[in-house]
Amino acid sequence: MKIQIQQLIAQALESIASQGVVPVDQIPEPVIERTRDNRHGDFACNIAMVLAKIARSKPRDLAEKIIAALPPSELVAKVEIAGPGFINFYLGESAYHSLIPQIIAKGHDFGRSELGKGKRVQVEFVSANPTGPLHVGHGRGAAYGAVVADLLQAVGFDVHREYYVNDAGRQMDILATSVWLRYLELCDETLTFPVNGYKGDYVWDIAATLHRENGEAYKHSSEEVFRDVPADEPAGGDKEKHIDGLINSAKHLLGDNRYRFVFELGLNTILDDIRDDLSLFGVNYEEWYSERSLTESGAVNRTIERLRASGHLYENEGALWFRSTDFGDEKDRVVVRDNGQSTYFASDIAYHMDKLERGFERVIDVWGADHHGYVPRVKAALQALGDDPSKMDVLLVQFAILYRGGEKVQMSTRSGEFVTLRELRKEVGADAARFFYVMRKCEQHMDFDLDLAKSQSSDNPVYYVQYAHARVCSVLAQAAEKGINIDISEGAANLERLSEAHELALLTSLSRYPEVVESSAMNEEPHQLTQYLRELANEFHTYYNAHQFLVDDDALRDARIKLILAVRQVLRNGLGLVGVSAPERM
RNA sequence: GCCCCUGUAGCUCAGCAGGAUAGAGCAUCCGCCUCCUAAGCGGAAGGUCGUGCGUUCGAAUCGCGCCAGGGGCGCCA
Repeated sequence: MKIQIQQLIAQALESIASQGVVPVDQIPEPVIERTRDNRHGDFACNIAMVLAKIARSKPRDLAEKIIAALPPSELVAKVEIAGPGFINFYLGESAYHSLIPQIIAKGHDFGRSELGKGKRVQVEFVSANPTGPLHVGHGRGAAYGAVVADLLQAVGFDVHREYYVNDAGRQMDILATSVWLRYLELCDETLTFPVNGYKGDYVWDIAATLHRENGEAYKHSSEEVFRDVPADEPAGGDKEKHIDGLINSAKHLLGDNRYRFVFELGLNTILDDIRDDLSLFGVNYEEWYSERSLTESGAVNRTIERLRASGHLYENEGALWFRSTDFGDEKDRVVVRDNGQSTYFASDIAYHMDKLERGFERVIDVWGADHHGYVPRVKAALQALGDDPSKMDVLLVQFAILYRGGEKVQMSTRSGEFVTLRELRKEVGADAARFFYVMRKCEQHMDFDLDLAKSQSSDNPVYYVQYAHARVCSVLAQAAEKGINIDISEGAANLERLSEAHELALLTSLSRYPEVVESSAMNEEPHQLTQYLRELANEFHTYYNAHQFLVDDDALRDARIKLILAVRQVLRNGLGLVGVSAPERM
């Protein structure tokens, strides 16, 4: 609808430009807005005010000329000049009535568009290290990334969802070593667990599997394991050196094959758990991209060579540095450590280079806000490699703080005391969790009220919207019981009977849906959609309370049923995009 | 110290490529089920948009300073 109005204005502008009222080359794209107040009509355009200076005439005079030049349209019932020079459009009721058969005919596709023209977009999100189960912090990134991806797909982008699996590096070695130490404890070895090891119960579980299936095949005495290992922090040593020593012990005592086995067991167990967890959360990927594969395929080395060849690397104190300050970073960064190991950053550059090499026109990374410092250096690297860093967008998601009974839920990753995503799903359900996570702008610090998410009342926005859907279904079931035939093939027949203020308000909201989807997608702001769904549900509930649908007047009843069918369709489509179910009964 | 995010009603938040009287939900108060699910609806009350300048016809929205809260600044991942 908005587009049609925009076209009318554009034509009018062309026409007055050809009359020489304004210079042809200075006509901006006309901006059409929904009016905030329906006394100002349905749409408003401020073009006359914008152009007044250029045309050297008063906004209201200019507006008059534009209106005179407007081509006739069936949509528009009335056009007025208001205030300082707004051009207000009033649509005819028939414009809204004709929307209903459109929505019903398009069904699931109503609101979808081809705006993205099939452009390939990659969305990488969550990508948590597989060193433990996902926690509620990852949940927000998961929900947000998933909805952004779905929205982009809905407006016609070719979307590729990806999880970057950090299956290499020191953290994974720490996990493998933690598992092994727990295993040794299960073999009745006595030892002091390292401060820096992973202490969660899931580590015990993996160790138990190792023990159950392999007996004592991986056993070594703790004395042997801890021999020559530098002291841990509580013993006056350095916790980093201590854990590195233990990793070396593990590699040395177990040998390549057995160490690899423990390592893989840990990795696979956790990764399977993460996959399962996300899938139950309605989050699915086209690809799980292995970091290790970047090293194994030589991509990391290739990247480093390319950087070296283009003169962006230098050596200092035994390490290899990338001169990221040349591209606006605040300091240079190490890509290869003095021990010869490439850094996580080196893999990251290789990964992002690979993304662009795979031909994505746009690459979106959803990161936790704590990673914001990495943005300049990754972009710097892409630039150094001759790629276009503007193809990469990083969406930073702020943390969520859980509240239960009005109290902050304390969490600490270090001690292993965090609320997992799985626990959250169990407590409030996947629907509520998904909806709550995307209800707020991603850069907004979020207070997640567990009690509210659980409450089965209209206070809970998820139930509120779902209930509207269920209510429509209930009315339709009621109609079926009474043997009322709903013939949706009749197009706009009887729809002229919809003239109540509540009905027109609902129709206006329905007409906004495609605009909301487009705006949510293009701005990566799912909260616009949840906000809209709440408004639509509210208008439906109001209508429901004010009018009876299953009335004796056949034509009126038919029109009303068609209207609520359209409402149901839009609620269903919108909830679908958020990843929330649309129950038929509650 | 530097960088990022945030500051709008008692609480949680919308609104921010400048535009017409700043919105919603919760909480508070007053009403509405012999009628399609009251998991619902209506009404009232509630705000110098953190603060000071500036840009302009017009600023919650843009710029700069200041104040307050959160996060980040490793040869960690």
